[in-house]
Amino acid sequence: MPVITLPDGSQRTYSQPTVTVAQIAADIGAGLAKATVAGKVDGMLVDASDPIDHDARVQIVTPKDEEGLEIIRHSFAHLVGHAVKQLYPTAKMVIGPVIEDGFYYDIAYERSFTPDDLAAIEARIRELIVKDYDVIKRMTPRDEVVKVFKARGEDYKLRLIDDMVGETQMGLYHHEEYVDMCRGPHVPNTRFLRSFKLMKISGAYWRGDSQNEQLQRIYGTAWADEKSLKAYLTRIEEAEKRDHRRIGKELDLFHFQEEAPGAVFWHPKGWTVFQSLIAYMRKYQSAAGFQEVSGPEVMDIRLWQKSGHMEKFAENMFFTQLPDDRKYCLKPMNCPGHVQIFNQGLKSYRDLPVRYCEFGKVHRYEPSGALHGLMRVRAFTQDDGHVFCTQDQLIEESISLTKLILGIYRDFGFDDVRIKFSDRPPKRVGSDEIWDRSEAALKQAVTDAGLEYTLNPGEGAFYGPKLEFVLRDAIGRDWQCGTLQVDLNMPGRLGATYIAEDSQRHTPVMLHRALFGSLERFTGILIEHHAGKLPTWLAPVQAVVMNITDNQNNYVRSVTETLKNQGLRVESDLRNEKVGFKIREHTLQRVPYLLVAGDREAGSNSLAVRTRNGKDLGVMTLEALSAKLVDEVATLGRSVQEV
RNA sequence: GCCGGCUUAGCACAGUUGGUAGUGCACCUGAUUUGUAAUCAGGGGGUCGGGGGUUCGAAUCCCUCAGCCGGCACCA
Repeated sequence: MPVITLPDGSQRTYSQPTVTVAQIAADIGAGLAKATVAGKVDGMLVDASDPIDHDARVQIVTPKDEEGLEIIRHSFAHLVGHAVKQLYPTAKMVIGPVIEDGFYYDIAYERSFTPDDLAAIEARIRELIVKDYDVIKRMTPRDEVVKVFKARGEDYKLRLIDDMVGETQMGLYHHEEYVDMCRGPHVPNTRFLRSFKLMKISGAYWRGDSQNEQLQRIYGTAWADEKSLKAYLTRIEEAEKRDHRRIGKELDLFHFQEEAPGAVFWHPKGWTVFQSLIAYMRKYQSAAGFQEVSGPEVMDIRLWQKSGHMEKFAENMFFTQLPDDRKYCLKPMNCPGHVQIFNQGLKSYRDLPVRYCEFGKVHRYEPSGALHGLMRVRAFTQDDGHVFCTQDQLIEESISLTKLILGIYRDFGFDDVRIKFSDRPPKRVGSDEIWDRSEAALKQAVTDAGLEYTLNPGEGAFYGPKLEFVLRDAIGRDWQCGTLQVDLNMPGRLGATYIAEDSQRHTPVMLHRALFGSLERFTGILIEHHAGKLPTWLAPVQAVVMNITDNQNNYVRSVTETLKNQGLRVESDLRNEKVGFKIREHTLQRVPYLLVAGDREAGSNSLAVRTRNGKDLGVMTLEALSAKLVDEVATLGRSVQEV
């Protein structure tokens, strides 16, 4: 005789031994009963049809709840199964989980699915869901489940069952003739399944391991209603418009071509942005006590053997082939070079910490399928730095570097930064004792700095553990940028020493750090974050001065000259075009300020000012405008509202 | 690297059972001297990603290589 407590505190007592969520909902009201997707019993999600045999707190889950939506998505995965097995009976279903915004189903089939197949599957699903059939759940004993899937040739389901040691029964969900195994819960009826779209097909490895066979994955998105689905599809379209590859082309920032896969050709405008970032960083890290250096791009393989790169990183490296028998490597990292610089001359403990930094261009042979615009390339520039210090200085240096990194992100408007702690990877150099020490030190530093982090097991660099700084952009995507690594291996391998108080040689500790990470990637992130409307201090062209007629040509030229002399990036547009045409073009080019000079302005040493967002700032004197722009650039735009 | 798709003028794209390539924008020339998101008219431009094959004939079909796109795997 269960007593059911509802979220509002009210209680219902049932006289029968068990009751279901569906019955409880029906008792409350017909409307709620109709909307019931599942339930939560003492905080645990259950099917609407699951019997409750004890006193419990019960909550009804509807499509309006986050959990309800997830259940809808999960059930849609089963619908993929239902449709696929009808259309392609020999297909073997693997797993069909919920993911962000939707679901997927991995399937093994004798041939590849085509876009036509995808359309056919979607059409079949639409036919199935409007039947409003009941989804029937049956808890089934293990040996019977095995029998069911054996009979249906579902080899992968059988393999999954093999992994479920100790389970004596499984939930089987019957969708008419189709049967799927799942922990659930699922919708009680397909009437909840309406708003969806199959998005794409792709390959995916069995158990996520590239050593295993490849399955076919069907991705779909699903929502509680049509409006949410539409909103999602619109959101995707908007994100595509922000794509840095597209904007890079539109704004003439950079390009790629076949002869240099994964390497950027920076155009003048893109390089201006890139250089602005470097200029910013030079100032910032010089204030933090870093000295800029520059190491060779190509060095003898012997150095890379000593450093451990040949052993642990060779598959990511470029090599030279030359007539003189010597083999060289293009540097994939800057650290060995910095150690060579440190090694010149004798260092005293009084010299430490030594902080070197470099805008070092590194080459890494990335798998072809990984390349992606500026975000993943084979040649990139790191704002790299290495600190050589004593054991005693390690924690303090790490803390100040952490603060440095977070401060920089704030300047760029990235406030949502997560930290991941990556510990020893399987492929590494150095003893476990050294790894124990370096991991403990890095952990202490991040804790002392008062920061939260999540653990990222086994993802450290081959020479030491690392912190990874992940920032979230305007449309909610995460990007790994900065990193801080403690290295007790490399200095010793490459013979770095200093003379300590005891007048003996000691091996320094080395910290690796990058703030933007890859300048190429960071530029890409900025482009997408701002949808091409880079803040004025970064914009390749900060203002365009345009005439109305030839009459103002000289005035326009002199205004441009004046602003340029203030260090601003300004162009004249004297083309024989209507002003509306020019406004349109430069707006599309995301130029922050559009300055129009007609006879009225020319006569009063002023300009009509308009922003790229279509905001009319009215007529300003040249002097006032110049001061405004100079201030905006100097303060990195923090004093200004959106331009 | 793996699975699938794509590659036609500077850019965005058409090109329907194989019959020797089109549109818009951009570009060039001329006219127009223009007040806040596209002035008008004329003109030039493509060995249809590379290579090979089938065919009387290939942008269209087949093979192969490369690059790109979406995932997977890998990662700054």
